[in-house]
Amino acid sequence: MLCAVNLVRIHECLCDRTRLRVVHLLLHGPLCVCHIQEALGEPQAKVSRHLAYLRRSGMVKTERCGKWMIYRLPVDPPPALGAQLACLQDAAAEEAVFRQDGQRLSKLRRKPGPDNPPCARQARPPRRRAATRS
Amino acid sequence: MLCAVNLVRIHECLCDRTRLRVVHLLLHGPLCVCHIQEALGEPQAKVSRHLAYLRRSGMVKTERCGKWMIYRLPVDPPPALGAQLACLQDAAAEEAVFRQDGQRLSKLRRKPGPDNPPCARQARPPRRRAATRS
DNA sequence: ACAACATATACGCGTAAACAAATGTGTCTG
DNA sequence: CAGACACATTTGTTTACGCGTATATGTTGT
Repeated sequence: MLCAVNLVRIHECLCDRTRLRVVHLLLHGPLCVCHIQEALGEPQAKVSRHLAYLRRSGMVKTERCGKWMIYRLPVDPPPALGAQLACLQDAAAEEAVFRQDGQRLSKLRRKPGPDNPPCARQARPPRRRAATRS
Repeated sequence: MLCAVNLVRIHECLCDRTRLRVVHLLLHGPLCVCHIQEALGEPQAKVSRHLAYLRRSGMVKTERCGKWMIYRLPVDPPPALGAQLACLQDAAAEEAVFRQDGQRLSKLRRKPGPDNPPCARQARPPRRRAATRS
């Protein structure tokens, strides 16, 4: 359950609409749960459950940051996963849902509240592109 | 159920080990059920069920050819699907199962019995590569 | 210690998927 | 038409998934 991400595992992660949207959001960089939740407009428990699924599958990594939990894609994903993420990046441009999610996320990032999760900003470079195919 | 193959649908097709192996075999070109069956070493009913699943999802097309039923990948797949097939092509080189399946298939093709399914040979070019990413 | 926030998990339910075994359907050959 | 072959579908059962609701855990500030 916790080791190498094989092909089947990867597709299991991406075969649910909510998880697909989550992973797509994470392509924009590390995020706390509340941002994911708001960008998707989905109830908290649902998002958390799918995040747990992704974590168990090795698709995402977590790191606590104060009272927030930051989720990120693995920094140096194995080739099979990298290729899938690249595919998702491309495909997201086509389907409207993903564009909307991205826009809602951008708004969240721009709005600096008094008690905002700063974690998403301090972290790793936003990871744009994964391995281009040989 | 029968229209556009969206992302979720594609991943649903590929999130099962058997289906993944089937699709990978079809990357080598159109195949009759018995060849798929033998290359995978899986029982007939199981293979047939998964083929039906793939057909319902629009992932494969069928064509009857005498007493054989030929399964093939769509000739001009939408970009999202094409990208996935390319990913699979690449990833298959890594995991041993796929290599073995391919080898067993090659043997089947070379062995010309007295009553062999000729369909796999007459058909479309074996489709090697799908759309390279922009 | 307590309240408020952020997140995770347990419970119960309905539904879909996967499997094995058996049976059905279509096609060719004699 | 009968039998053999290739394949599909039905049946029954088990297991996994996804959901909403409710509750638990962990963290921060007072």
